[in-house]
Amino acid sequence: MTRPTMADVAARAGVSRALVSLVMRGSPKVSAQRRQAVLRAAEELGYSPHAMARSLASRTSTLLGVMVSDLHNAFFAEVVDGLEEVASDRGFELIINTGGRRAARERRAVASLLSFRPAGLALLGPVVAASVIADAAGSTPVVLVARSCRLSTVDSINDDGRVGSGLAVNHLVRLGHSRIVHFDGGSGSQAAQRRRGYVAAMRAHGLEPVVLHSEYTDTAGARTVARLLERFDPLPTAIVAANDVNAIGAISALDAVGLRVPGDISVIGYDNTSLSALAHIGLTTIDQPRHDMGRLAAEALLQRVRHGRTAPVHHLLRPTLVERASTAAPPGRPARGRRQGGAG
Amino acid sequence: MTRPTMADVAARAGVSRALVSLVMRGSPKVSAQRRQAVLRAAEELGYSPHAMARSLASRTSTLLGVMVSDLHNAFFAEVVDGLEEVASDRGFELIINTGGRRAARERRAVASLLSFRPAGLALLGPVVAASVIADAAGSTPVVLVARSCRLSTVDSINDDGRVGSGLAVNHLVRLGHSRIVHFDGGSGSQAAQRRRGYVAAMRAHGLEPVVLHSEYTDTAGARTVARLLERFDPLPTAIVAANDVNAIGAISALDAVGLRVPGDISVIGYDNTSLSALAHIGLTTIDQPRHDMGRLAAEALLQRVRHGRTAPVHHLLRPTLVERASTAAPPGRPARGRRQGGAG
DNA sequence: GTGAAAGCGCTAACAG
DNA sequence: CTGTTAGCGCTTTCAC
Repeated sequence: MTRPTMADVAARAGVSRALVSLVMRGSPKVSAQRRQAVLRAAEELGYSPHAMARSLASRTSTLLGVMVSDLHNAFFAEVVDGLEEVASDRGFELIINTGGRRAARERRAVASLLSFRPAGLALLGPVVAASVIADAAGSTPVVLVARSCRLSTVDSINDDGRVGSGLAVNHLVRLGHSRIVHFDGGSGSQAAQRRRGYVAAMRAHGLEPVVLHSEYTDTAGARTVARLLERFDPLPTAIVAANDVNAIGAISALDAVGLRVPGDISVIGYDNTSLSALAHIGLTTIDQPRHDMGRLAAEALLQRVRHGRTAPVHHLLRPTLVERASTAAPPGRPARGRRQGGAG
Repeated sequence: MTRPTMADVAARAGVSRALVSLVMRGSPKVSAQRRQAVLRAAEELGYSPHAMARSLASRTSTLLGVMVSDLHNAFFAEVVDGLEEVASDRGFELIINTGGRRAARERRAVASLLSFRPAGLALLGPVVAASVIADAAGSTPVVLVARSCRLSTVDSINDDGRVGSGLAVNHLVRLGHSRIVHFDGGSGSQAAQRRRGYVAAMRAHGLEPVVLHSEYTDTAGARTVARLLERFDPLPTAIVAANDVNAIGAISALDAVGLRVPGDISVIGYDNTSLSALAHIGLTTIDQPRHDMGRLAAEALLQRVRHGRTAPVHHLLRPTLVERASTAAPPGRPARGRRQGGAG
């Protein structure tokens, strides 16, 4: 159960401990012969350097702390995936925590990560006060994902919700729509930006924005459709939904009253969850580059660690439109050649 | 950027370093007065113990290594969530890796985790050879999740796919079905067990099992329905699908030819993904206790670490049936009181 | 190139 | 209860 140490390897190879250390770190100043001997001894003993001892002695760390507000959430899981990819690529490991979107727990989680003196710290969707973030940034590089906070000492990676909604509107306008409504995400995260993006894009096209209050759930999407049916005549020809599940709820409610998507009304989601890719659903939606966000977060950290960057970077990523089968030209108007609609 | 050490705290509080150490570890043999003084000094300096140094000196670890075959997968993300919950509850942190289902990468990932000398190691859905697992188990407690491997030195947590399919069949039989077919998951993970469970349960009821080859995708579900329509007359009254997405594909294909679910045919999924809970879909399905699997994995590790357990434990968890709207009595036969069907 | 010595920040006996 | 003395396993000068 107790693993061999450097001394064991040195003894076995008949060299000093320092030599073993040099070999383990791949130093060029070791004769090929001795290097072989050391490597063989290590191999035979099943030796591998003790990362913590190394870290303590060298005053460096290969640990990146990650505080995830909610791992359960597919969004963050993918961000972590991206983080992990570049981290492991560069020889770093992730030490992960969750904060459950509660400030007190997040504070403890951050403190716990900091106790390992990580090389950097990524905070994914944190809700803690900016002061806590600033504090942490005092002892290690910090990058924020899905949380903006323009402290001069921390980096941040966000996607641009305004751009995303704008893409949705532009796509619909290009298809020939003009009566386009937005089901918003209420007070949910990013909802305000998506709403603003929608309004701005509509105005830019000289169209009248209509925002219906909704939420990030399928039942809310369905309820909002009910309100739509009650109050609007003529009905709009397109809906920019709060997110994918909201869109699914809307589509099923439309379906229930005999309105076809996209034949009678086009619907566009947001998030490009795995849900939207199901052939049965074929939801046109806006994709956030989650994986890239994770990669960029890791890179931001590593730049500070390895290249000593000190000026903050704030990435605002462009979401992209993923066109599937839930959008088409409005009824009575021929499609302008981009696609035919019709579920897969 | 360089954080205060124990010596700084000791100096500031006017005591010895040893005393600070005792206070930090919550030893009872310190006068309340001095404890206060130390705590205050620590607070003022923003001191918190260096976890790695502590670990090195005490020859103990508060790190649990986790090798995830694929974080992208919602199944594992939830298992990690469960692990994290009990780990952080007991003062442990998770250090996470992914292996991408490739043996070579997984081997490196495991080695990297081991270099931190974690208190335990959880392998989620690993594909590495048993020898690698046995090796790892030689230096730290190991628990396997979603991978059985009856080494006498490692624990394992799996769900019982046979039981799950059995639950599905029993549920349908109870509703009055007798022509029940299974769309299987081909060579996918767990598919064989689910198939066996289906066959065994059918036989137990004196019914003829019919397995149609399929896959864990929605398009495969739809294709398999097409085959069903071609070859079976009369049609079966119920389908035990390979998993949730397969079920969704099947339902949409049935829908396309005018067959109602559950009016004409009942469909039951497997996995209870967030998908199935959408009101629009309302899929009756089998739930695997993913979160509990994570909790149990962490607990298995901690039992070995803290209570010195040495005999292996192998948990085989019972999945449960989640009844929603995609199953009902077969056509022409009154429901036997359990539920009415009809989408939410 | 190579070995000896001095820590990294902390814990763990052990005497006072 | 408190301070002293050794390390944990490794890296890092710094002479040889």
